[in-house]
This record gives sequence, C-alpha cells and structure tokens, in this order.
Amino acid sequence: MSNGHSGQRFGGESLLFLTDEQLRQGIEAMFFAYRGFTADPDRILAEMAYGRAHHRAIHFINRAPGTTVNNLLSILGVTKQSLNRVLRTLIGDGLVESRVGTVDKRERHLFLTEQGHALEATLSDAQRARMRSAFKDAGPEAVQGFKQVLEAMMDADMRRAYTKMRETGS
Amino acid sequence: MSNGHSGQRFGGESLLFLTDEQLRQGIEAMFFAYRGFTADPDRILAEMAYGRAHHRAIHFINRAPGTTVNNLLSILGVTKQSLNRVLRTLIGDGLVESRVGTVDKRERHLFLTEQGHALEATLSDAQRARMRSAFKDAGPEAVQGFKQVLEAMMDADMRRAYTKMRETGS
DNA sequence: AGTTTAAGTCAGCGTTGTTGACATTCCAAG
DNA sequence: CTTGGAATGTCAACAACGCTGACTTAAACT
Repeated sequence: MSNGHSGQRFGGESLLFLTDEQLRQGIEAMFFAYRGFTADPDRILAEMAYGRAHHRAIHFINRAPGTTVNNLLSILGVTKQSLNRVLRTLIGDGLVESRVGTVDKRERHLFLTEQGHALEATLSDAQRARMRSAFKDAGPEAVQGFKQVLEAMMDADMRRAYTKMRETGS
Repeated sequence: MSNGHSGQRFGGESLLFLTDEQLRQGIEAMFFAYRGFTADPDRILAEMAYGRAHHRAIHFINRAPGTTVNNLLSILGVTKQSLNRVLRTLIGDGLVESRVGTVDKRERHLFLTEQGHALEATLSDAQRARMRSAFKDAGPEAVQGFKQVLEAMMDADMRRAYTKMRETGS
C-alpha cells in the first residue's frame, strides 16, 4: 500500500509532492485549517443555543431557498432525524419557515425568515472574513490550486452537489 | 463588512478571486472536502468502538512519540477531560503506552504499542490513499496552492504547531 | 513550608450523529 | 376505490465527543 517511496523519481517525472511525508503534511494542514475554518462561526453560535449543524442548515437554506427537506438531507449527509431536530428548533425560533409544497403537498420547502437571514449574514461575514484573508495572503494561483485539490478530495456525490451549487450560484 | 463587490477591479489589480461568490465556493469546498477527508478512516473506526478523536490522538502520538499529555492537549485543542477519556480507552485496549517521565515524574510520555502502530498504519493508509489521489489529480502546483491557503486559514497557535511538526518531520 | 504544575478522575450537561419503530399524508397504480 | 409506496415527521434510546466544575495525587519549584 504505502511504501514510503512514492515520491522518488519515476519514469523521468518528479513525483516528490507525493511522498508520504508530503501527504502527511496535507493531512495535518486539513486538520488544523478546518479548526480555523469553523472557529469564528462556532464562537458566535456558542453564545446562542445553536451549534455547527444549525449553521450548515442555515447556510444551505440560504444558498438554495425553497429546497426540500430531502434535498437538504442529501447535501448535508445526515439522517432525517438529525436534521429534523435542528430544523425544529430553527422553525420554532422563527429563523426558518417551512411551507407545504404546492404541486406535492408532502414536501416541505424551506426558507429563511428575516431573522434567519440576519443570523446567516452574521455567520457568513465571520467565515468569509477569514477565507478572504487567507485567499488574499495566498494569492489567486494558490486559491485555484486550493479548490482543485479540495474538489479532487470529495466523494463523487459531494462533488456533484458542489459543482451543481457552483453553477447555480451567480 | 461584506459588500459583495470586493471582486471588482481595484487599483488596476484583478481581485476577482475575492468576490463573495468565490469565497462562498471556497467555504463549500472546505465543507464537502472535509467530509471526504474523514470518510475513509471513519468507516474503519466505526467497526471498532472508536471515533475520530481516537484517530487524532493516535495520529499525533505516532507523529511525536513520547509527547506529554499537556503537549498533546495543546495540539488537539480539547480539554484534558475529553482527551483523557480517549486515552484511557486506548491505553486500556493496549494501543497506547504511558510512561512516567524520568526527569519530571509528573509527566506521562505517550507511545504507540505494536498494536497501536498497526491501527495507525491502517487509518493512515486509507487517508493517504485519498490524499494521494487528490494530489495526483490536481498536480504539484495545485498542491502548493492548497497548502498555502490552508496555512493562511489557521489560527496563529495552529500554524505554529503545524510548522513545528513540518520541521520535525522528514 | 507553601504554591504551582501535570495528570487523572468523577459527575453532569449539550450538540450532533446513529437506529429502530411508528404515524401521517399524499400520490399513483392496480 | 383500495392498496402500496414515498415523503415527512415524531418518539425513544443510545454513542461519540465536546464542555465546565470540583477534587485528588504527586512532583517540582520558590
């Protein structure tokens, strides 16, 4: 499997960036960076009775208003019971509105209320600020590489959801 | 804060990679990619009574053998009680050995046992395989950008731990 | 001798994930 | 019309893994 020599020259092409040591660095970079990635929203959410799951739900409802519960489920990759618990509190607190579908009345379409938009903006601003700072420090070429590697790291399902969102957005 | 126009040309320099839309893509890429990043080890761990926290502990004990509990605490960024619960099971199951310090007998130095190394290798192989595939698909320049952005996304403490590990390694 | 530090432990709590079982509502096919 | 399946929601129970607070033990520092 892992021979520790995958980075030696092979067939005349330098593969030094594929050594186990380089891969380990990538793994640790992901670990530490993800902590930074979630740190700012987590701080804000901790003051309320909310957690990261609420943030994710709010993010994707804002991103795709009117999405059904099932669709949100497949994007978030959790069980319906887990999501339902989160949605129940958000709806109860007046941050999310659930409208019965017109063509299929079994479906519930989810929307952010004014209050929900306010929280979404607060959380997004914090997270974007860090991302913007990181992008700025690293430069445009680095950002392109960053996105390429992340996309290559996704499962096929996730990549489909990601690219679909990318097309829909702006 | 976020005006949605930060990507317009400014001072003759193209900052199109800093639009809110670009930042949002980066945020969603991180979210989806992290799921892929943890998916393979999670599958393996789910078969045992272990979780992600056990993986992290094993990873860094392997990475810095003989590390003290306090040091591991600051790397992982959790409370002593949280880490202790994980360490107790790992020591009890014979995956980790805790040796009393020779110079300072209050300290406990942590090491992987043979069994611990076996699990570490299994988990690492799975995680590295995905990282290797992603790196290979994206290419060396993309990998460099990936690491640059991630490092810029870390908190100062994390960046210090990350770069320190990077120097120690290889 | 007194204080601080490292580590471990116990009790309790919150968020977020999981399964399993079950009710409701609605659409669609027989 | 009845029946089966799909979408949704709810209840109960549980596990992983964060957290705080309080407390003990042992060793080191001052």
